[in-house]
Amino acid sequence: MSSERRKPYPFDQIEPKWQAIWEKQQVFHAPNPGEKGFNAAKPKFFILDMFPYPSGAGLHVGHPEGYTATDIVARYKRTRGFNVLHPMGWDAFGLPAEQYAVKSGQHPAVTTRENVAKFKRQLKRIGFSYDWQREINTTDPKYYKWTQWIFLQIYNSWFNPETKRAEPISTYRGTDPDSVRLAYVAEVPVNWCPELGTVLANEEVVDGKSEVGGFPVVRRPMRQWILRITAYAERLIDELDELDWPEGIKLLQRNWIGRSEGAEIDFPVAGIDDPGGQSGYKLRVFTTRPDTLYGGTFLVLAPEHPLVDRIVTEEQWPAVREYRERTARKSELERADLSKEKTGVFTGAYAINPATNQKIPIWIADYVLLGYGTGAIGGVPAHDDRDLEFAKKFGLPVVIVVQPTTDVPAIGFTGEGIAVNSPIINDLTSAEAKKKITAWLEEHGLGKRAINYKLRDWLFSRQRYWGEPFPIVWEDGKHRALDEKELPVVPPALDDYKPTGTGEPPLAKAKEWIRYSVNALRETNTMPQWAGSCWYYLRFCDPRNDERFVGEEAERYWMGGPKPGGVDLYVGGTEHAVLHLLYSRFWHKVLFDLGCISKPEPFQRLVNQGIILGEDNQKMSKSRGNIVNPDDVIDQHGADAFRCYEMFMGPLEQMKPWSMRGVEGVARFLARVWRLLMTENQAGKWELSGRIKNIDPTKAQQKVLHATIKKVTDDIESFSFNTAISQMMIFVNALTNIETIPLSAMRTFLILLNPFAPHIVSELWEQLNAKFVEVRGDITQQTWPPYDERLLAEDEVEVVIQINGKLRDRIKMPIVATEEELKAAALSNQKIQDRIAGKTVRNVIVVPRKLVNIVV
RNA sequence: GCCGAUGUGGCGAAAUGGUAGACGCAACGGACUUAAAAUCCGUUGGGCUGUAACAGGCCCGUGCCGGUUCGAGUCCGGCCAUCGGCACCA
Repeated sequence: MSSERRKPYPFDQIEPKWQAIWEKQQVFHAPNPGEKGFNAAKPKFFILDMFPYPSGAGLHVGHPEGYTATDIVARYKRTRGFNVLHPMGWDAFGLPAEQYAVKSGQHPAVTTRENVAKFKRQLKRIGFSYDWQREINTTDPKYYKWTQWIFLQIYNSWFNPETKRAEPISTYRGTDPDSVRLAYVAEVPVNWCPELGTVLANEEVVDGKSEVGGFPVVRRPMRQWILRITAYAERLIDELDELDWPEGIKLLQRNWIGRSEGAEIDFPVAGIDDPGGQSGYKLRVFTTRPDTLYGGTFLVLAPEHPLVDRIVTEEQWPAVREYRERTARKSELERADLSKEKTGVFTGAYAINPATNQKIPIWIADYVLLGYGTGAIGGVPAHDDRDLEFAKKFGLPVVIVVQPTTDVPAIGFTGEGIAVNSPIINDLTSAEAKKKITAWLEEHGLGKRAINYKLRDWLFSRQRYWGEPFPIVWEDGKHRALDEKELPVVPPALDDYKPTGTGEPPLAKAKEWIRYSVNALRETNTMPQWAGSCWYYLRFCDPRNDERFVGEEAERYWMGGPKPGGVDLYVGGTEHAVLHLLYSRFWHKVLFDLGCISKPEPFQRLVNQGIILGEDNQKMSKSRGNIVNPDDVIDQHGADAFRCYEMFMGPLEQMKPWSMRGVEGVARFLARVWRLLMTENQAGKWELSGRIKNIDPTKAQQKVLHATIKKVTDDIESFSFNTAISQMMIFVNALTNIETIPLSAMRTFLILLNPFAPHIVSELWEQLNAKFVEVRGDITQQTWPPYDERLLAEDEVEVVIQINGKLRDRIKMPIVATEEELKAAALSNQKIQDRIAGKTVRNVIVVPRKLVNIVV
């Protein structure tokens, strides 16, 4: 025996052995319709993991948590007779590889290749049943050719508000198609990070600093590509309803999109030189509370509002200009700082409240945002916290128009109540008042019902090297799409990946590459990392197709089914709850509208895994030094123990700490399974135990076996993998130390365990096959066992006797005992008699097979 | 501030409104062993009581307070704590 600690079972030999067999025989390859080996009689099941960004650090134990869960489901579904699509790939564009290139001069493609190889080796070691023939990489020109192609579809479409669908731009009848394209260019204030030399999306900025690196971020206007996701706001909210996602995630998306119903109301601006007359200008405000219109005592415009220039008086101009400049210098963060006092400046102009016909002052203030609603609000200080604060600070009048129905002060009351001081709607509830006043406004041409969304259009360009180039060229200051025949647009090789520092992307350094023709220059921005992950699940259906982004038949098959979403199961972390899932849904809907794909939604069922903490209960991080590497765990305990522990820790969705001791416990369980079937001979070699015999299981063994089949089946269906493993432990404990082990029970058990611990099961199954010839192929060819309810039932059950709900005794009763019999048995029980002596039995509750509760 | 999730032994956790703590870890005791490791068997929420000892008995206990119910970890109302998201969105 070597000095190294002896392995409880030879996982270090059997795991590589079976992984090699699976690979050689391509056991987990799922053929497409029309391909060799495709079985059209089977239903499909598409199980998707969120594919990783292959970082240099390799996997940590958080990655394989969801991957293990999906692998269990994939292996289970195959035994249930499904064609299972279970692919893996790499989301490999992104900033870390580029920053590494800046430091080392090594091309990002090289680093990416190395990192992918590392990730892949690590994943393979865990024994996941991916169809590696479908592996994809977002940085592969054969892949991003189609990312660029999809961008072209988006660019060449517009959202028709009549049909509420994307349509080819050729169907647009207006004069300026560029103004309605789903991909458009605009000069917008962006988050410019001087340190990274790039613009960042809002979501990449945390507390005024870059998410990557933590560098300061400032606002600066730049020309950017933007995708018109807001056109889909309504559908992105409404079509969540039919998806099987956690309600919390749906809510997160709904809140992010932020739908508000209300009204737009026009306030005529009074004449500037003649305040009694009309200037001809109208100010449109958006409000969710049109019922408070009578309480509107002032208007506030966003400082950047275009009408400010027209209406401001000579006298107020210097103050207004000064305020606007001050606002412009503020970062998004400073502007949004809630703790600061309200600021603002009077424009000198007045508007007419269309309900009261009173003249009210027009102010500008930075708490009103240009990007939301109309960029102007009606100040109703009595019933809006912000307006009240503003009115108090600047001494503006406060008029109560909603009476609370409970005993709270009316000033500052923002809830629903009864309308007062509002002639048209007095005494109505807020809901009724909203309807009536909106109808009245519409009737008089003063306003209309309106819906607004918080969602902003998607800033889609990045000043980076390591991303998809846009298939766009510029000529005479105008953009133009390349023909799809010119795809892929491959980025040029560069010696120097450094940001230019001017905001111009690194691609601008490739002087030859950017010169597309004599008159045309290439777009030098690249797409954000989200682009590749927006549609990768579609490519998995048909990853080698050179004619189309996904073959029509393959798409219809794998994305098919009766529900709106095509992927049957999608597992990943909550960190993508909003952005990735929203962006994907948006692209998917565009492609659906254009008739490119068959389903309106990408992901039918979504499950989030919880994060795994270090042994110290802290988030895993390099600085804390508490990162657990799967390789180390597998070296010590094997891949099967690793997989089982990942699932045994607790509910999948929950956050939970890692424990090496816990891994040992699960490893012991697998070793017990091993020794149930195997014994070590004199020479120290493992061989099949003589205890395994082809005999009928006892009644007790039948019972625990069928209880295990039932529990494991139900638990896999409900994603309760931890309790499935518990039940299998109970089964093994029940069979430990018995003299003969029935072969049939063992075979059934191995099929149950296989999705969780496929290597050890494959080996044991092979050992059984070698001795007992009656069977039927490899473990991967078996079908899932059914269970028999009748075998679960006992003749006798323990029945609890309670007095006033408190446990007092337990008795054995035949399972068939009637309520009357149970009642009689309980009341005649000696302990119970002693306790209820001298008391009146007022009621007896009997739950057959469970309990009797005597109320005295 | 608003929205959401979570709160159960020393620890990870189980419990269709019906025996709280399954299963696992740790700890302790025992068997095997020259010994240790491994393995196997057993004990293990807290308090009180009880016996020579074993047994037995009683009370308390699922973040806190209240409610519904014959019966609440589970349902309802109100708090507290932790985590996550949003945050002047009119």
